[in-house]
Amino acid sequence: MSFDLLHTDPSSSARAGVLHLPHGDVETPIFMPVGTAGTVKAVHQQELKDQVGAQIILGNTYHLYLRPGMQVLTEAGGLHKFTAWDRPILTDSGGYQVYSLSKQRKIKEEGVKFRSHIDGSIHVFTPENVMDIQRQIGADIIMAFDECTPYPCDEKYARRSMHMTHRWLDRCITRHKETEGLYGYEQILAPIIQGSTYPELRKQSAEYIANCDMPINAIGGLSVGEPHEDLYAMTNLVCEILPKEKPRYLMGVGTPANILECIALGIDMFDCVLPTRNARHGLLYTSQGIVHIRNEKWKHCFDPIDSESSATTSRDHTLAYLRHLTISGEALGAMIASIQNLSFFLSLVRKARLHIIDGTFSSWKDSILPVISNHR
RNA sequence: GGGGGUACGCCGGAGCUGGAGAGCCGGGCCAGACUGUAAAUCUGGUGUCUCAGACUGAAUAGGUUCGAUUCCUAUUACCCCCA
Repeated sequence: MSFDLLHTDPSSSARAGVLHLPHGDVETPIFMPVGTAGTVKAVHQQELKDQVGAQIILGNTYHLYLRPGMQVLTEAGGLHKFTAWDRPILTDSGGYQVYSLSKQRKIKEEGVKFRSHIDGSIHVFTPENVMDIQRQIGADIIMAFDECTPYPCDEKYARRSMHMTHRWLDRCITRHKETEGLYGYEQILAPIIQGSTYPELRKQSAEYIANCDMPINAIGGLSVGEPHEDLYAMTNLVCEILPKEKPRYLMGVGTPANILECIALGIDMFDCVLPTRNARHGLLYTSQGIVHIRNEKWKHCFDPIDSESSATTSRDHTLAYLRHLTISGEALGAMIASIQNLSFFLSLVRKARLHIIDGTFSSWKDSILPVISNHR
């Protein structure tokens, strides 16, 4: 595994690079579709490659551990083989579920006890067994076990939680070093910065994570409801501390505008459920702006979903048809909409990369932001 | 042709067998939310108006009554049974 930083934008901190992973190269900046339970919801692997142009996708430790479970995944030979996805995968550690399933869990220094949302059974996740589980899943990039703190979060809690996440990180690193990939390739471990929206904590955490000298550094605990100014301020602050020669991964972000702004601040990797979830709920991101596809105004609109899309389904099908499918609750509606949104996100970062390389990133960003952020 | 039954919101169902409905449950429709996915989910609206309020409203027209969606009469529509 290695990272080549190819270009740096002269008018911002944006960068373009290539991340070399066991299952292939990833051109950065990149957006990674989220495939929590071994599927990017409503999008087939073939479409992810051919229509969307996905280079790397996510999986989730907590969800895959509960279902189908480690026995099935190891019998299958890991998540790549199980899902027949031969490009890179990154698995989240379950740290986000510490936040999103907070009603079902109890945090202790040792780890987190979860009550399964599926059958109510009890499961304990520790930094050590989360590493072991991620070894069994076999992703190219595995995440340290952390606590994603909520927003708002008082300073005292945020500080204690951050320090615990740091101690958990040390345990993750130890376990990661003691073990090795089960399927014949290396897996890299990414540590996660926390510290909520407190600059001092973010600074401390960024320094701690930078000192660990891991090949990828991640920023967590953002995009949990804080104002955009806080997201940008924290991202900017930690990017100035993190080493330039290593990829920076901003977890859980975000909207197209968030992504472009954070690319400008020096972020290389993003993931977010927004394109897929919003697609299933009828919100489309297109080159011409945002579309609420259920809205009556599209009932008789026979324009293409997105004439500039890389996806044939978006160029061949009309808004009126997609509206009909969505309102009728047809599965194909979710599929076409998800492909549209993911294609848009992937195309957005691809264009950002080209503009970073030819030195026109900032002006390009400022010119398209109003178009893609407004309603069509 | 004869007998019986039922009619209220965009649709279906429930409830009221004289005592305050713009009003119960579903669905549809309209709009909004969603950021390392307990999410093909959730929230709100859905008679009219000059909209912090007011008005009209239980198939249609009458009647009884202090008071009618509820009881009576006629008409209309639909459903069932018999010819």
